[in-house]
Amino acid sequence: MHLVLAAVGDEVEVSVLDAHRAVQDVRRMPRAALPGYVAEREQRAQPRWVWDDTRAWYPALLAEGVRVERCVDLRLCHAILRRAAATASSAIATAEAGPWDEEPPRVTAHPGALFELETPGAGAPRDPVREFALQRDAVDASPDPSALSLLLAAESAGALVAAELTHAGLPWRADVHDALLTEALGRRTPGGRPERLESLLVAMRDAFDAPHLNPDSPVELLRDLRAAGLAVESTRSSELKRQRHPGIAPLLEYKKLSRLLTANGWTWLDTWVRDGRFRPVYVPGGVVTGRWASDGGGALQLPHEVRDAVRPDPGWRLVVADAAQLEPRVLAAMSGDRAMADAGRGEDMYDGIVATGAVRSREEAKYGMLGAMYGGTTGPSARVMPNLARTFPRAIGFVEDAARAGERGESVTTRLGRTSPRPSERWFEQQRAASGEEAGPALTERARSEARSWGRFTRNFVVQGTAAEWALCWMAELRNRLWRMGSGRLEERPHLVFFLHDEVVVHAPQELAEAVAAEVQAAAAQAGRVLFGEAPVEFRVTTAVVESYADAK
DNA sequence: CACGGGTGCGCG
DNA sequence: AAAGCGCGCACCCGTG
Repeated sequence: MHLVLAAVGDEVEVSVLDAHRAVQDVRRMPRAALPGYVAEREQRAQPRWVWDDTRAWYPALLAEGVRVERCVDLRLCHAILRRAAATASSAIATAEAGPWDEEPPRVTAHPGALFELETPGAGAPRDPVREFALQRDAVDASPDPSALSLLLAAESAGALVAAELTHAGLPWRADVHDALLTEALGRRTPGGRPERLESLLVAMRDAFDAPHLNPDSPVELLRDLRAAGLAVESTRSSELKRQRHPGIAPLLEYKKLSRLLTANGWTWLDTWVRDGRFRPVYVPGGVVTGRWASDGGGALQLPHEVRDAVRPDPGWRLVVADAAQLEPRVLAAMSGDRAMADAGRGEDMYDGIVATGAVRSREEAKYGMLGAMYGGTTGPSARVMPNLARTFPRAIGFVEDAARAGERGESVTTRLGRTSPRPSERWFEQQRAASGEEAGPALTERARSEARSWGRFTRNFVVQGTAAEWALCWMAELRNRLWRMGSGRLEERPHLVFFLHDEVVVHAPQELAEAVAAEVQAAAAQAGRVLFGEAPVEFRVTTAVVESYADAK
């Protein structure tokens, strides 16, 4: 059962579709009546709600305590189908760009605001019933409709999860955060640097004999470091670390603390934490590969340093779960590399790779695999590649093929069919120019370099994108399992509060925490089966029940 | 004074 | 200790 929602003036129009996607019934109601209607329909059965944009509909429902099981986010699905190789000849993909291709308005964080994205009069009208039909036509005509259907369902479930994460918020102890900042940075001084930063500044000015040295200005800092006799090309910490000078230690310490202050200091705390919750805005589909991005608050870059401020409510616990070596396992599964799947049989896949004899140490295995998936060409990681290729020919061959396709300017696709963008027109022109008769060596080399660069992107795309699909399936499965573990509103049951590519945090009543950990495991196994069938790859997940996020792993 | 590119660093 | 991929954000700094 599909129920399509459309905003019509102050009212909501609900189109009820039958099994053949024909409109069976249309009804209108005031917006205020929608939560009650949705709750009532959810109670009877779980229809699939079809709407233009989850961000425009779901926060208001959640604010009324209404949770939905399934939806179709037409905006996100449209973006996938428009680019997917499998639907390249569909009406969706071949049409001129239309209202469904418009850049979505930026969501500034006012979580809970009702219909915050409604901008009457902006853009051409969208007809969700028609768009949904076009999308289904595109999927039905594709070579593997079940894969694309799964992708669209997973993407849409992700949109629900993202809204629920913002709604629930990450439990955040401002007092713990404040204490941690004061401990690291010293007391705040009105209008000046915190005490500890100030004393580090004095120390490095003294050591470099540069009384006006300004570490906040890369240009000035570089000039003054050189004047002090240091042969540095930049002010990057990694480069400074290699220098031996008494001023380096305070400078590195200053940079570290300055980063903490500017990125996650008191200003961040005042801006992003309200009523004991950090409510970041997640952006499903925000990354080309299908990973999520975030908008405001830097949720996906939350430093380990401040995670101690993440504490469960009294009587509750955090269940922190991390998919171990997700990307190499995904590569093993999608390439059908039996030897690599076997290496992943144990707790730690890198140890398993060492056991094959292909590499000598866990570190070599780790960096070798990273190099294989990112396209590393130098250093120790590249040195172990021949051995990895011999031991895991299918896995390494798989990413090599993806790289070669990218170098030719072709698209590649993930397991479920998300397709990489093509290089720019400029890129193709450069390649054509370099293959011409009179192309000079400089031009040829630049074109080769650009080709290799795009090849590294497509090489990584297939793995990163498929890992993102696994994570979506994992969360989609998990959110339903968590819902069934309790009763009442979303935030009164075990619920997701954080997501970080291959890691989730669940906030759960203490007595349910261990059961939640088991559901997290079961959901991971289910995600593997959904994506790869009975492929012999185990997706290991580590779980920890903790009272501080900092205590996980 | 606003804006956009570059730098640097946090995360996976 | 490895150097490849994908991001967001704060800040500086040159330009208009």
